[in-house]
Order: sequence, then structure tokens, then C-alpha cells
Amino acid sequence: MSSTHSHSKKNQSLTKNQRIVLDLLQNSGEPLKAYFILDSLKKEGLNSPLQVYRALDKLVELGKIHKIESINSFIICNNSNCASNTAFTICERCGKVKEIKNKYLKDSVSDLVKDNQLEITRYNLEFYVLCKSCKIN
Amino acid sequence: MSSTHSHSKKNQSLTKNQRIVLDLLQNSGEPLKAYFILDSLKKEGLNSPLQVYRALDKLVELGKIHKIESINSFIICNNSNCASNTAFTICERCGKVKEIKNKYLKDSVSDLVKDNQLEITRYNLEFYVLCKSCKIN
DNA sequence: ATTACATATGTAATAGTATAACATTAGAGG
DNA sequence: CCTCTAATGTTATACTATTACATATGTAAT
Repeated sequence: MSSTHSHSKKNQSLTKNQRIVLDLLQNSGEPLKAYFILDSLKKEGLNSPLQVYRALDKLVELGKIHKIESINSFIICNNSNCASNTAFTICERCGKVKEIKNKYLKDSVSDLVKDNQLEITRYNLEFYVLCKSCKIN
Repeated sequence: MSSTHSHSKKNQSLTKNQRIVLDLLQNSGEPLKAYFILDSLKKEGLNSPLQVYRALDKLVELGKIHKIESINSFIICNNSNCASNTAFTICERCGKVKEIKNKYLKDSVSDLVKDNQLEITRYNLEFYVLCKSCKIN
């Protein structure tokens, strides 16, 4: 996980805790774990896990970040309109995570489960891959 | 979660711990949590979390069960050839989980991420839905 | 401005999920 | 029988997440 400097000036309607958590995830770009976030933001005044989890919950609810379930981590949303739909590739070797762009996904996904006559409210798709650089080496 | 009686005579190559854990999941048909499994199998001689997790790990590796990441639960595999690929619908209201049959999935899934030129080694798909009976009521 | 309400905070304690480390035992081949 | 690998048993501990409760903050209506 990498170093972080806070630059962004948006996210104005958020509360302080929500903002610093979002900034951290934004500047990192990588998936981060709740307790790593806690440690990173101790100096900003975050003292307890609950403060982190509450901020994370809210940011997930707002669609600004996503939770990657299989690695208990949170990552900034790279799309604009995911809502609570998430789709990631995760490299099995190096752990690198990329969000899959929604464009070609939404349709395929609805086709996918259409036969079941079930109303999909949201989805979480985790594709384990070998990323390009790991495939080479 | 429901009561359990051990009937199955297959699973012969498994060890005792693996077998009783698999039997429990088989007879239940529902997703079960590790510590619930532990409690349920205390009388069969399972004493520690690690015994459960080791059995679960092995069964996942063998493709006999799946882990549903977003609910930290394990469920018997209903297909024959999932390998480590999993796809479920989860009812947001009642929590009921169903495995999606592989047939119409594999193709769509490979189409889905084809553009990325990434080699998918396995996937975990979690579709949150309103199941039929919950949609009615 | 004051009230009222919903939402967010701060803090401490605890619940729930999972693994590390290490000594021992059981099974499958040679 | 010997050897090697995999599984077991046990204790301790690490990691992930929530409950409960008291306090503070923001917003909108009076």
C-alpha cells in the first residue's frame, strides 16, 4: 500500500471522517483494509475502528467506494454510476485490483440471470486473473 | 439453519473431519458459517475453529463446497464441475442462497471480460435478488 | 434564535472470523 | 518396516466488525 497526500477539493458535502477516508482511498487507488485506514488516519484524529467502519459504510452507500468482499478491502469507485454494483478483476499473483468498466457489463449481467426470472437488485463480481505483468514474468 | 442427520455413504476418500463437515453442509443445503459448523459438530469431536477451517479449506479446494464471500458462509456445491468458480443468487430479504447452474454462465462470463485480455483463473459472482416468494409477499 | 429531528461522533467493550506455531498422529507408497 | 506427506489436536493470537450509549452537529421549520 502506498503513501498518501491529500489533494482533492471535492467531496464537500461529506463529514470530516467520511472525507478523510475517501481522500485516502482516492489517493491510494488500491484496495485498503479498514484497520490499515485506521492506522493511516490516526494522525488525522481517527481513533476507533467504528469511526472507520461508519465512514466506509456511508461511502459505500453513496457509491463512492466499493467493498471487495473476498479480501475485506475497500477501493475508490472508478465509474460514475455503479450504484451498489461492483465488478473487479483481482490478480491471483500480485493482488492488483481493477474495476471493470460498467459499459459492457450491465447488459451481459442481466442476460446472465434472466432465465431465473429473478429481479437483480445488485451484484458483486470478482474475477481472479493473471494480470498482464504477472503473466509475462 | 436446519437439523442434520448423516446419510451419505460417498465422500469415502475424505478424512473424518472433512467428511463430517461435508455431511453437515450436504444435509443442510443452506450456507453455514464456520463457527456454526463448529458448534454443530462439537458432539462429533470437533473442538477448535482451526479444525473446521482446515476441513473447509480442503473441501473448497476439492470443489465440493463453495465459500460465499459476502456472507462468510459455506455451501455445498450443486454442480458437478464448478472447480473454483462460484455464482450465486442471494435474496436480500430472506437471505436464501441458490447456486446458478454453470451451463449458461461460463460462456457469458468469458465474453464479459474478454476485452481485457486477461486470463480468468476463477470467478466469484454474487447476485443480490428478490427471490420469488419474497417478491410476492 | 430556538426547537426539533435526524445524522454523525467519540469511546469502551465485545462479538465474529480466521490464522500462526508447534507437537503429534495417520495414511499411502516404496 | 520406513519414509514422507498430509491431517490432527491444541493453545494462543490476529484480524474483522458490531453493540451500546452518551454527546455533538447540521438542517429545516417554527
